[in-house]
Amino acid sequence: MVSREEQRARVEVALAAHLLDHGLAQTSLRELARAAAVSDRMLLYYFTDKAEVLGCAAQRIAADLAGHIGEAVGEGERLAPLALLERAGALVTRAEIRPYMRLWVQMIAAAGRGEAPFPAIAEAMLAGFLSWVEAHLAIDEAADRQAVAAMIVAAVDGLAIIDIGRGPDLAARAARAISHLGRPR
Amino acid sequence: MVSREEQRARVEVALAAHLLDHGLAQTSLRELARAAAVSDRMLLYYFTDKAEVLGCAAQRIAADLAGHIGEAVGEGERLAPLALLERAGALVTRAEIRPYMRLWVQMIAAAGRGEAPFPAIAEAMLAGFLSWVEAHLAIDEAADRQAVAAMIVAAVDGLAIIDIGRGPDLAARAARAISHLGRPR
DNA sequence: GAATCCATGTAGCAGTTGCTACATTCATAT
DNA sequence: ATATGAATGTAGCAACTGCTACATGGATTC
Repeated sequence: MVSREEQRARVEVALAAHLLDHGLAQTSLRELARAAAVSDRMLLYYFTDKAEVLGCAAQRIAADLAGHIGEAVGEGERLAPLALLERAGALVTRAEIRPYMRLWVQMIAAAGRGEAPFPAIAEAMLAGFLSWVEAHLAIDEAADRQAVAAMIVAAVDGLAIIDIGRGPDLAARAARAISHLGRPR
Repeated sequence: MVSREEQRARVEVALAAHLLDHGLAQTSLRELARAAAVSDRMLLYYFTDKAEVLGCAAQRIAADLAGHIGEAVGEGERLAPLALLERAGALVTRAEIRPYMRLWVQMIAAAGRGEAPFPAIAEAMLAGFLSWVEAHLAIDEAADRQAVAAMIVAAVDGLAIIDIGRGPDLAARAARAISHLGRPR
């Protein structure tokens, strides 16, 4: 026998991997249980209900993603908007990050449909993205900084939409085209 | 009695309105039928299956959206990347367009999950967006133009994600911050 | 007026869903 | 050794899903 806490942790890891692989497509309790190699009965013993199952897995995923993103820009370093956007765009189109972004779009959509527990998760993750960008943005006026940060987050999130709809190649080329944005003509 | 074709058309209109209002959240046949004020039995008489129901409604929605977008930039007019992005951003954050963009994110996510009929619909809609932007982009080299167009589409689509996660205010402010992007410092 | 066919209603089936009641095993504490 | 409680298994319920079989209305055609 293994303690409930240990199992919870192991299951969370397995579910996080499964979600990154398959998205939110196959997320019935029975399918999640199979992915975690436990019975569906046990899933609801480790967690109180399906929302908590998904919530914990999503939280772990968010932490992993935050870890990856944290390495991207040196601490305390601040960049001009387009430079930061370029950096972020290059980051999220990397092969290791792409699955996170694909999943992120599905989570936001689920949040838009009011599907528990995603509204809360999406809000927290988006807040994390926004504050990370704000912290690396060389803009003095706070209101401007927030708005520009939101635009930068929007742009890199949009790359995930291109990725889903047209594949990683165009998304990567679009990310590299960020430097063209500023050029007149 | 009313002809099947007439009913189909009427139902499509009602369903389009329902989808714009409620997103892809309540889309069981019974709920769609109620929204269209017919019996679920009849829905499957007018259309062959659920995928066709949603497909036809989505197609109508796409056409409406294309109509709205068409008015945004004068025919033949071509703009620099940031200028076009600014125009597009202002457009998609307008109150009448916002529901379309919210729904669009949900459709792309459904496509990412392989949920029929959305992969095909999403691909077609995205292709439409991309070619519209390309057609108004003042860039000579075709490869560059395509990549920059993808980046612009990504940016405005991302605004819909901000809208879903944080509400229309921040999304609108982000859109207005596009002009800040180019400024150094 | 009989035949035919399109439009609509009723009822329900088989599969999947989240979740639960109940039984059982196993480890530890006394 | 026995009691207690935690961990796991079995079976199944009630709701909802997409879809269908079957019956009936009502108009049109001959």
